[in-house]
Amino acid sequence: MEETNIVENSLEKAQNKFINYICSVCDDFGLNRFVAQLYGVLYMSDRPLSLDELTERLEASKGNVSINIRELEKWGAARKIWVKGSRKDYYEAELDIKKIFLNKLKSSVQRRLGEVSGMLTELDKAIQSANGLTDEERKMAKVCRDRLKRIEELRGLASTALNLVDKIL
Amino acid sequence: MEETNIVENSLEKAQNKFINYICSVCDDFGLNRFVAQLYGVLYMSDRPLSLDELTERLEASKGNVSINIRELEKWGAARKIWVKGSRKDYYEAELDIKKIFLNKLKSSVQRRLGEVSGMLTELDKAIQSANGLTDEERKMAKVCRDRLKRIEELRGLASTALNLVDKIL
DNA sequence: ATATATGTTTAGAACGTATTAAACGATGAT
DNA sequence: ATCATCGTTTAATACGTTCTAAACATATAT
Repeated sequence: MEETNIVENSLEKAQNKFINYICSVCDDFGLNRFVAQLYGVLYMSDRPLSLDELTERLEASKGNVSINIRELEKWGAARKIWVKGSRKDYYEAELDIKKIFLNKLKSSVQRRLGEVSGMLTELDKAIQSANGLTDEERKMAKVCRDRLKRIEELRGLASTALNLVDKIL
Repeated sequence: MEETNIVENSLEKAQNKFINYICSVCDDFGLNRFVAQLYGVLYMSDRPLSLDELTERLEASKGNVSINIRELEKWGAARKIWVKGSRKDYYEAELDIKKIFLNKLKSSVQRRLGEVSGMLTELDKAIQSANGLTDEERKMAKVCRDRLKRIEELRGLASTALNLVDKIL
């Protein structure tokens, strides 16, 4: 009895340490702390867990778990599992962390880089529709355009780099 | 007069749009919004800007600029420039965005992955020093260990991937 | 030495996000 | 049909972060 309690505690302690770890990783990338905790618990579990179990394990409210587990699903970091004979929802972690990470990176990068070309054409329009520019203003406009162009050029680079990494891993 | 004002406005509008853009990119990665704005202004400027100029352009307090410009320096996203005949500090943006991004990614990933091995040995110690485990507990311990091991294995992958991307870009 | 120009630090206010408790809705069991 | 079980939504609150204004420190010019 005594013995097993000690072990259970140190296991849970190890898990908690890991959950903290995931939290700091997520903090590095500005992701929600509670989402990280959820993932930590799921990642360390040997079986899918229900919303109730997660609520209890993390001592959080049902609502909080409900909202944030969906966030995890959005990233493909957890999935809903049907368990025979229970009408609860169960969740399990995606264990392939690099897959999650790359997906997130890909979608963010692609989306954001896609937005640049719109800004470029808008800027061009603004420049062309204006006449009587001083030299100073003309120079400013040119600089703005060049800087945006720089970013647009990243798009190709980014997608090849990401695809390459994808293949290697 | 009229004309130039219109142009100045649309240029500034284009710049502002870009600044917003940088903000959302930074939000994606959980970085401070004001830091992003600073970078946006510097990136779009054709010359280094002083703390005063930044304060004025962004209508923010001196203190805020002071603190957050150092944050930019930390990431290697801006550098202090000495301007002949002025005792102000001037700052200019690092224009190579992929460089900034990769640096940040590298240091975060390396640091965090380095932390895992410590957790592993700690867990091993906890398991070994405990006796009289039930089968259930033994299984749990094993799962924890395997999951941590998985992450440790990412370290090699990550560094090769990052180095590769480095070379390609 | 004094005044001026500049950057930094700090304590508190303003703000936004995360979290909860409770109401709600939906589904299946009795 | 009624009740019990789950998950979701919502309105209010707690919490942490960011931002400011003012005091401070430092260096330079007069």
